[in-house]
Amino acid sequence: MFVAARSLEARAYDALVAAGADDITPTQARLMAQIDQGGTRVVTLAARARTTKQSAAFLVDQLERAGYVERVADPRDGRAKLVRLTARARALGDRADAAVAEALAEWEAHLGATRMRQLEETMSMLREITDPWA
Amino acid sequence: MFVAARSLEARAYDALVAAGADDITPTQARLMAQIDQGGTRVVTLAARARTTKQSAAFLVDQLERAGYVERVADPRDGRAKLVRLTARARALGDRADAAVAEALAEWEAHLGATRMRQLEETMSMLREITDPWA
DNA sequence: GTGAATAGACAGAGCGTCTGACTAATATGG
DNA sequence: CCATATTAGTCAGACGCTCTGTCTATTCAC
Repeated sequence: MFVAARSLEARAYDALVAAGADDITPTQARLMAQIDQGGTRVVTLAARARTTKQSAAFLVDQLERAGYVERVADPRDGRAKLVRLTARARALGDRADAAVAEALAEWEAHLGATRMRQLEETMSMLREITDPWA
Repeated sequence: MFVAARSLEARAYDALVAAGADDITPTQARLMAQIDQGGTRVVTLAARARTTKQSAAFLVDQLERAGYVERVADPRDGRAKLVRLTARARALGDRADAAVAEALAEWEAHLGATRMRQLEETMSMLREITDPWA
């Protein structure tokens, strides 16, 4: 399970590097994947990544400097800023999603459609008892 | 899948901390899990953990200082040393295994015996195409 | 036996994470 | 309405982990 999960993550990351984002680290990519359409606060990113706001802010600093995210003031809270993906980063996200879809297609070819569907169901069930913030 | 794998790892690590090994980091524990009965060379540990020998040696240094492993000369190769678990570390390994078994029992209670068996089979199949060093 | 490969150690650097303390803005209770 | 508590974010310092590069000692192969 570790092997398979890690393999999937590697496929996504390799797609980013292949797309020219060789100045991005796996940790930064993982954080970017947590940013939703419209922007997300640093503290929310930290919670989703199960880390401290300091760590998240540090990574956001780097991503901002590299041009993958931007900080804009939150109109509904004067203290907060929203971290938003730039157009360049959104294009990268599409690349990563495509790489994951490709890998999953290979899984299905190896496992068969029935077993693949069971796998998705089972993982969904497991999430009910293993997701620490569900 | 990430969530479930991470949950399993956390259960094992929490068991170590609960057993009093609060001076051990997750990274160190992960490396220790790669040491077989009779001892393993640093370069082998590095290969299994997919890292450099320098990183592995660094972690072994710390584990040795904390009394979890010891280095003994390899009788079959004068250049090499074998990293071996101490009795204390082996006892910890048993605790971790028990914690994982307990978690898997919970999974089976949630999924049912049939689906749990299928999960094990599927993960075994996935390893065939995702394990980078099989 | 000479050269290539291997096991390990040392030095230096960078990344990522943490704790703790701080400012500014918002929410709450009297 | 104001005092207090809470929350968003930043700054400073430290540690943990990993990497590249270089070195010595030993073994293997021809």
